Amino acid sequence: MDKNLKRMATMHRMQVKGLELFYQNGYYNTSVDDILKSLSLSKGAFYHHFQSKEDFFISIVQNLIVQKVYAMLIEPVESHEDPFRAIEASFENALETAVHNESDHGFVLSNFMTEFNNRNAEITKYLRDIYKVWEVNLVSILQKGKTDGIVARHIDSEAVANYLISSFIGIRTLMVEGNAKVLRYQYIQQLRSYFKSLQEKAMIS
Amino acid sequence: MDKNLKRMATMHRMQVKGLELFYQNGYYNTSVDDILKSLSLSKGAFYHHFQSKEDFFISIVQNLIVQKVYAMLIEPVESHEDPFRAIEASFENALETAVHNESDHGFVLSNFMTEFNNRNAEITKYLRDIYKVWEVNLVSILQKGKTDGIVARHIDSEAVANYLISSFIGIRTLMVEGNAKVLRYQYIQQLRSYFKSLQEKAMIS
DNA sequence: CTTTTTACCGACCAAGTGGTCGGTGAAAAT
DNA sequence: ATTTTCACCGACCACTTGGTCGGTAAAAAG
Repeated sequence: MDKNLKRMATMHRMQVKGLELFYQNGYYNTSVDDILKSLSLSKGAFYHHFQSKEDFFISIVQNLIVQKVYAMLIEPVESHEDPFRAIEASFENALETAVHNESDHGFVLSNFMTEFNNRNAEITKYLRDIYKVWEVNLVSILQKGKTDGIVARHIDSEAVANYLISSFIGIRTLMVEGNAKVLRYQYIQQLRSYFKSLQEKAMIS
Repeated sequence: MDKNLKRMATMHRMQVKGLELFYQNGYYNTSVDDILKSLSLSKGAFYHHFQSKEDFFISIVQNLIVQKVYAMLIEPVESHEDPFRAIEASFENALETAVHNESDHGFVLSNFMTEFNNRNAEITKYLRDIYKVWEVNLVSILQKGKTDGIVARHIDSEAVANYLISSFIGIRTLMVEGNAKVLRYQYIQQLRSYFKSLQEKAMIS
């Protein structure tokens, strides 16, 4: 069974490096050879493990990106009491990695979504599915917030979820042009202001 | 002078088609030949008018994108009285074109920014400059709103401007995966809610 | 010990890529 | 009427792309 272990290890190395380079340079602008060269592996190794570049990318989405999105954007939000604080904390945390120029995976998602839109329907489908999970998770925690009397009952949870995701993707895009630290600070500040408009007002009626 | 006219006409045709294809397929994923084929022009024509693919793209940015951003996102906002309504109207309008699957140019900007980030510093610079104009314009209309007693004095106009741009870019990215009409409606709804939290409260003190 | 399996190698291929360059013909300048 | 200019042509070039395929060596199975 030693062979199977080696197989897995090599595949994993390829996937990790692949994600790194795809994220940095884009999918279409990163060649299979680029990845192979930086790992000192050969074409033969690549096509022995993966059917095609596309198949390879899909395996990255399903093995790496899904996991990270869950770990950073889904699970931390579920556990919390106050939905506003929970969301704020997870966004702040995700943007912290952005400041250090790492690839937070909410942004990875939006990057690839943009790149594959109108170009590769199958990959787009996989990416959309992950998004959907994020969105559904936000909706359900907002709904819970309503029953707990924290979130105003009249708000449209789906609309809020989409607005939150939008602003996150957007600020992340802006951050690539530099100034990430300031943008993150300003963003969280405005996020709080927005949340205020969604709060159940304990005083009224 | 007939010749000069012809020159301009051909260059313009190339630029318009170039923007269309670059927007659809991405810059790196669109070949010069693709553009030429769909215009029934030759390589010779292209390199007679433009020094390189990069030079060509920069001419598109400066001739087409700048103009559209001004026309859609800058000028309409300046003329208005109430900054909130002004911004809302311009965003709503820009998103309307998105619903019809056309390329609103705020989004074009963010698309290209993402694609060229870390790949082409010069083009990134040109794109960033246009962004900056949009941002500065939003800031100045917000500041004016403060003196007019519409916008709350304590808000950080720059932070608000960036938050607005973020959410716009983000919703625009989400719209590509379909459902554009619903997303637009939800977005405007949440934008209003956010604006409420920025309003000067005439009642208090 | 022999055979089979399999992870990995690297030369090779067809189909592009951005870019060059010597032309051509019609309009403009002389 | 002649020359010059110039918009446009298309064969060509070096290079890169994703992908193939016959091979090798070492581990696993027999």
